[in-house]
Parts: sequence; structure tokens; C-alpha cells
Amino acid sequence: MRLNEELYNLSSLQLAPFLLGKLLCRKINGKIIKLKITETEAYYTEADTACHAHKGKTARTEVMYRRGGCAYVYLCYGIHSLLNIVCGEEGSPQAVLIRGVEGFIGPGKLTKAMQINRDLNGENLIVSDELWLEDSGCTADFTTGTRIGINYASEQDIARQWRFIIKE
DNA sequence: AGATTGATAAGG
DNA sequence: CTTATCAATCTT
Repeated sequence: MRLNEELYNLSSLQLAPFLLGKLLCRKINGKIIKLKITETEAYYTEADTACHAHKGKTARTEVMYRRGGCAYVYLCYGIHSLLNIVCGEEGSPQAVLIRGVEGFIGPGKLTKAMQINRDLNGENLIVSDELWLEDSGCTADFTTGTRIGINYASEQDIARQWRFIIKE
């Protein structure tokens, strides 16, 4: 039931709504936990001023330039590890931020609960047995909204409806 | 609403 | 090396 490798070639704009309702899987001390993804955001190439990579490639954003299927875990405000799913083709920085899962609202909360830290940066979600995604079979209804915490982006990018929230 | 937090990246 | 900036969060 693991997500197909080909899905990660989709653009972040297609993948973000697709991931809603899918299962985020993590192995902790041999125990596997699976949580339904309830909220995502899309970050799309260097043209998106809200994307970390919009100024070009750095050591931090290097993972986003890889082929789809990697985890991009970065530290926000020095405190919170945030989990992103890299997608799109190599050289095209795109990622889907996992903003919430069932039971844990808030990107920093869910990474803490699932013990996701920067050790998992660059983890290959297609083959990893530490962190991966599974298809739950359900395709949920969703609503869209503006992204959060990107006031530094251009006005038009702030206005984009690239946040996807699952509907009950 | 305000304080806090520390890695990142840009500038000297 | 030094400073400004933050894809948040907790506390008032």
C-alpha cells in the first residue's frame, strides 16, 4: 500500500491535495504508527517567493532539488522540525509541507509526536523503513486557503490558495 | 497579542 | 565573526 514512486513526480500543487487522508507512517523503537494527514501546503519552485528555494540552491534547500520521494526536514525558528515531502523532477525545487495529521494539529507538534528530526532529512520515502507514506484508499474532500507564516513572500504569492485542509 | 527560540544565510 | 530573519509555539 506504500505510495507509488511515480506519484512523487507530480507537481507539489497536485500532490498536496492528494496526500490528504493518506497515512504518514513512522517506526519508533520497532513500533509502527500511522496517522492520517489532515492538512498540507504546497511550495512550488523558485518562482514561489514563499518557498525556501526561491533564492536558489543552498546547503539547506539542496534536498528540495532532488527527485521526488525524499523527506525535507528543516528546523524552523530554531525549535520546530517541519516535515516536507519533496516531489517533482530533479532540479525543480518543490515540496509539500505536512502541516497537520490526525490528533496533532500544527507542523511542529506532529514532528515531535512522531520523533521526526533532521536526522531524517533526505530520507527516501520510497524505500525507507523508518518513514514512509501509505495509501489509505480514501480520497477526502478538502477546502483550500492561504498559506501560513509567509508574510515575507510577495503579495501575489501570499494570496495563492495553496493550503489544503481536509473536510470532515 | 506578545514573548520566546536558535539554526540559517547574508553581510562586513 | 556578527547580525537579521524567520513554512511556530507557548504563555499572558
